[in-house]
Amino acid sequence: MSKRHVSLKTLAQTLNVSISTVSRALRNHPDISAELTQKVQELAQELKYSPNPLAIGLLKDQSNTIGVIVPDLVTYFFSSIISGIESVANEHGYYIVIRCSYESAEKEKECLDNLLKLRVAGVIMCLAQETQDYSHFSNLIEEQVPLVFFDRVCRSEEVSTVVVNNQEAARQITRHFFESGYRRIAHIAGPAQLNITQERIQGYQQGLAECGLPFDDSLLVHCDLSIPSATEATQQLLALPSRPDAIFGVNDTTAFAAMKEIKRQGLRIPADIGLVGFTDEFHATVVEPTLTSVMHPTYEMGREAGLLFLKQINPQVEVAPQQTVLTTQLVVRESSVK
Amino acid sequence: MSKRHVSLKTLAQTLNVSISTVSRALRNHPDISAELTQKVQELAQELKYSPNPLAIGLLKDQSNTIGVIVPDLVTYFFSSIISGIESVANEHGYYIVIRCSYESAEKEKECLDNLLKLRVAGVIMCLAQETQDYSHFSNLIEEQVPLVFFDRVCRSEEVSTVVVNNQEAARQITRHFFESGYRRIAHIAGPAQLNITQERIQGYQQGLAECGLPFDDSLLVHCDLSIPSATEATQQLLALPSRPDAIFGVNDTTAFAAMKEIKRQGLRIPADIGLVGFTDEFHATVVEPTLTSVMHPTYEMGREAGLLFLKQINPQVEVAPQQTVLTTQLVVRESSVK
DNA sequence: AACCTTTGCGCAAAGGTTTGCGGAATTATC
DNA sequence: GATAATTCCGCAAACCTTTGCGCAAAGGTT
Repeated sequence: MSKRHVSLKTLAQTLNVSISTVSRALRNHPDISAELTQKVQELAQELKYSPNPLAIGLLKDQSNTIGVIVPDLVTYFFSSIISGIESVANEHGYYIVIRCSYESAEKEKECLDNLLKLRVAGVIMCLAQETQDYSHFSNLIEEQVPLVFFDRVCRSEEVSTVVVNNQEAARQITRHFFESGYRRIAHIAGPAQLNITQERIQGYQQGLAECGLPFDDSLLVHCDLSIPSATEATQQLLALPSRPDAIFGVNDTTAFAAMKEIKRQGLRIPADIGLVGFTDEFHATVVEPTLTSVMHPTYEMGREAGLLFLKQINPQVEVAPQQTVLTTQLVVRESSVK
Repeated sequence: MSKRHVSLKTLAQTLNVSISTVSRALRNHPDISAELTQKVQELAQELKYSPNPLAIGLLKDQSNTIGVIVPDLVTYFFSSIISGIESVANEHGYYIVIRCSYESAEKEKECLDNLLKLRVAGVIMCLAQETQDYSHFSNLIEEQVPLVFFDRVCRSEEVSTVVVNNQEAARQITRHFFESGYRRIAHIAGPAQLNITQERIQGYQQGLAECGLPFDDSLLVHCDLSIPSATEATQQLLALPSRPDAIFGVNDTTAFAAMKEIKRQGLRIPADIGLVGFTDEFHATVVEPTLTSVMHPTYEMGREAGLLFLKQINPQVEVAPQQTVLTTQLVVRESSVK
């Protein structure tokens, strides 16, 4: 096995001074003579000394790691958000420890417990879609452990959050469909309890109302964000006696699954069915027809979550939880213009 | 701020026994009476005691975290590998700390240094495409720090690695093109120094030879795996006096970019140009035409990397570096069959 | 020359955990 | 009833770092 790292003790013994002197010299403490300070720093560099974060963490009872919990590690949406978090963390000397809840409430709780046992400085997370009980966050909130939710949020009076303007985006999509001549506009929504689902449904309904279209609840179906589920939802819509002529998917993955199913049934996009997604990943420009989608600033969402987190980490003043709303932008492509 | 966690000291003071007794009781040490052991364990449970990993790490000079360095956090390829690593790590009580090298050799070195400063137990990584000098791994190798490379590897006599059968896969692709009637088969390869590039080129050339086709080096172009670069490579191929009738992309992203450019130039797939990718992400089934691709077992690659790592972490016997080769499978879809 | 200030460094405690060793109290042995 | 063996627990060191305090030597002031 490898021998231990070089420590202050190593430096101190080599130079025949005390550990505390070495510690001070490295931090340029005025108590230490310039001469000795230089000698210490040179030796430290030569021996590649680096302070042991475990010891520092132990002393201060906090580490320089941020726990990150996502429902899914694989999709572009989350990986690009993680990328944003990582970049901010990196810039500020933090490290991110990632765990995946696999959309399970139970696993989410387990991840949270584990990360806290690891003594992370706090947690940045997106709720699992299963999660309906939010009581496991009470401890964190009471003990003021830094906590940030992104995209799927809860208890936002007590916790800082980053979301996008879901309602407005959904409203724009609906109006865009209307303006393109679509009249029976369906929505494949996410799990009902999620804020993103609710807000997008509201925007959808608002858009319908503004366009003078009735809300037909057979045109509103839910899915669990998985591909099979999205496919099934699409089948359900296409099997309606009075078929929709446009579908708004809760995200791009859902829209891609819908696209696949629509084509499989021999229907044409956008002629027979208009289609719009949400996220605007690269593949939206590759599929045929290219997919109209709402540009979700995922990377920025990650960065913003990281920044909100850092605000809580060293509160100069008592900071109140802060709600950031990022704006999206509708990117119109072929799939929604007849 | 939050007060400190409950420690052995807390338990000891509450029960009026010594810290060492509490420590032993929790680990069921025979020196401690059954009665006291039970009392201690009950209190620990009640107070939700969990041992401080920082203290243990300090004592043993190792942590239960694994450093993971990837060139890119966002693409499916890496995020699904990370998912595999995370699942193995999780199963064995480890946590993964992720850093991104952004394909830069300098950043890669920086990530490595930072992770080592963090006192990770070891590192699982994929080389940045820029990296040509492999000397920064010498320290790790000498000091027997657990190290695993996946996909893009180096120094594989000294370091455990996980790769796929790149050469064979490329050979199969080439033969598949030939059997589908394509004769001028081009290859958009990755950066020349990468093992995956070299191996796939070898397989490509082997396949050509087996089919009795000449190797035309104007049909072999390189890209840096970015979308603009892949687009440019495609343009270069399509502009050749004697245009290729088939393109084998080094990965799916490259193939998608090529598909977009081929369509933009008004050429048809697979009639005018056959196309095959490498990775087989979900979107291969969504694009039109659906993309023939090599199924790369990314999640398994992550899991295998994790397992190789764990083998090194507590070497019962002196373990030699181990090379794992995973097998791929060609998935034929519309893009390569006339 | 006596006193005060400054300079430059070390001691020791704290944080949480593990573990070899020692020691008191109980039980077993003759 | 004395000695030996066992049972059960505490002391203290070690891992590494930071920091308040103390202290000696040097310099400065009257």
